[in-house]
Amino acid sequence: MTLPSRKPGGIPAATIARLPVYHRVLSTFGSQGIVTIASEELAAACGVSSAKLRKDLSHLGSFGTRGVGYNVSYLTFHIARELGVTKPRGIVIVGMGNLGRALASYRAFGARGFHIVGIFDRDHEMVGSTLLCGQESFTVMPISDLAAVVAKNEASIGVITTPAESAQEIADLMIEAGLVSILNFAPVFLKVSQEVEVRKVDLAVELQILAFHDQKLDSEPSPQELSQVDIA
Amino acid sequence: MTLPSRKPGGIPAATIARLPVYHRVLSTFGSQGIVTIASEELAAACGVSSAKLRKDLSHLGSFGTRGVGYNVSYLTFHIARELGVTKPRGIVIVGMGNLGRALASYRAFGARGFHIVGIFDRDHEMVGSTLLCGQESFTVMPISDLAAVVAKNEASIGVITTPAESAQEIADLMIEAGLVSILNFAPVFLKVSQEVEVRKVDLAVELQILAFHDQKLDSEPSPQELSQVDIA
DNA sequence: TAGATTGTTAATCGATTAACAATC
DNA sequence: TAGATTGTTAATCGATTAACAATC
Repeated sequence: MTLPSRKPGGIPAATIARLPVYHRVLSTFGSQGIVTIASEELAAACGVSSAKLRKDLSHLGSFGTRGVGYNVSYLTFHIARELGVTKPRGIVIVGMGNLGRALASYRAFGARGFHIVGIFDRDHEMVGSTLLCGQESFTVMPISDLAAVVAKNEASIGVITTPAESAQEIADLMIEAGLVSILNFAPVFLKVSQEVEVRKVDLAVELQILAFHDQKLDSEPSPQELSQVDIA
Repeated sequence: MTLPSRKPGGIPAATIARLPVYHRVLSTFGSQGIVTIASEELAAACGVSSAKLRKDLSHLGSFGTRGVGYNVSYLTFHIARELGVTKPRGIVIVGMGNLGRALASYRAFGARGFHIVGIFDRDHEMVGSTLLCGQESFTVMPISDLAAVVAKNEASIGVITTPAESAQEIADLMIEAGLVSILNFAPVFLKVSQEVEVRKVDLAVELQILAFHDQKLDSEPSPQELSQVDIA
């Protein structure tokens, strides 16, 4: 009881959020034929400090070699393993407005081990129309088909691109259908049970945070010396 | 010198990131005719604790009334003022792939005090084509026009929706054109000078974080009791 | 006055950082 | 061995939380 035992799944949330970035950059290095990389160089490519990178990786295990660095493919594999991206995940998208259609057509979505298994809309006029998504094409389905499609394809993740008013209702239906991970683009806070993980992406919020930055600069004394010197 | 003087622009970054959410929710309440609101209720609608909300607001000043709550329009105004969203901001979008076209057409972008002043693409075949964006329509311009358009319209924010390979180059051009706020959807870390604020939105990263959550549940003991009980 | 709710305090928690011993 | 780089430690920093005095 007094032992300071290491918690089993105790990887900090901040670390988890950075692992996909490390994974992607490592993949790129790997495809360039780079075999070994030092934390300093990898960290620079990821936009973090080397101390932070090493600290993050230390939570997964000890995969580097002192004096040498990390084996790129070995580290890539272990991060992928930790993230669970070894197994492909099915996703459904609800809300076929501009954003929903773009995400359905977005190559980057499918490029990293995710595949769309269904697209949905509440609008009866939209249902039945076909969307070309790269090589595949999808037919917009009615929301009433959601549960069946999720079950049949063992979908993992629900993406909500509806207007704010419908988002909660759709989230409830997704959870009822068995989804426990939701990516929400609607500008509302979704009330869900504890087991469900919701990540919210609010594009207008991102712009407003940048507007705050703009404003601060407007009232600054010398807006003269802006040049490509330091690295943020 | 020994006085613990309050720093002038010392609002924590975590608070800034939440202010747009408070602002939006308050706007909604305002348009519903609600005059006064308590921190408990506002916090619930925003998905934060009331303690956090009050702490955040305390950094802006003292705009509530003890025993009563906050006046909705008064608070909305002061948050807008702090965020700098009172003045409309011009934005440019570079990269007219699926995502870029969607953002250009996305109503929510224009709805909160932002207006698009130009859309650009490197591809000569794309340049000159017209995009219907709600009521307005835009013609895709060549990158060589970027600086002129930014200057003429006093644009504030650059949005990068190019492939990863071109993103750094476009960022450099944006900064050269005078932009100091960039919203980057390309999956690369942009190297920029200190004065420039870059926010990165990586849709694949968001999905991968959710995949991590899925995986944890897969290996859980009882995937039985998932119901709409608690609030995350 | 009694009830309600803010604004602030102090404690806790988690994340970041710098430095360095371990070790290839 | 000498040089390089990891993994870990301990200090610092910032953010969250709970509690409550202030005050409407």
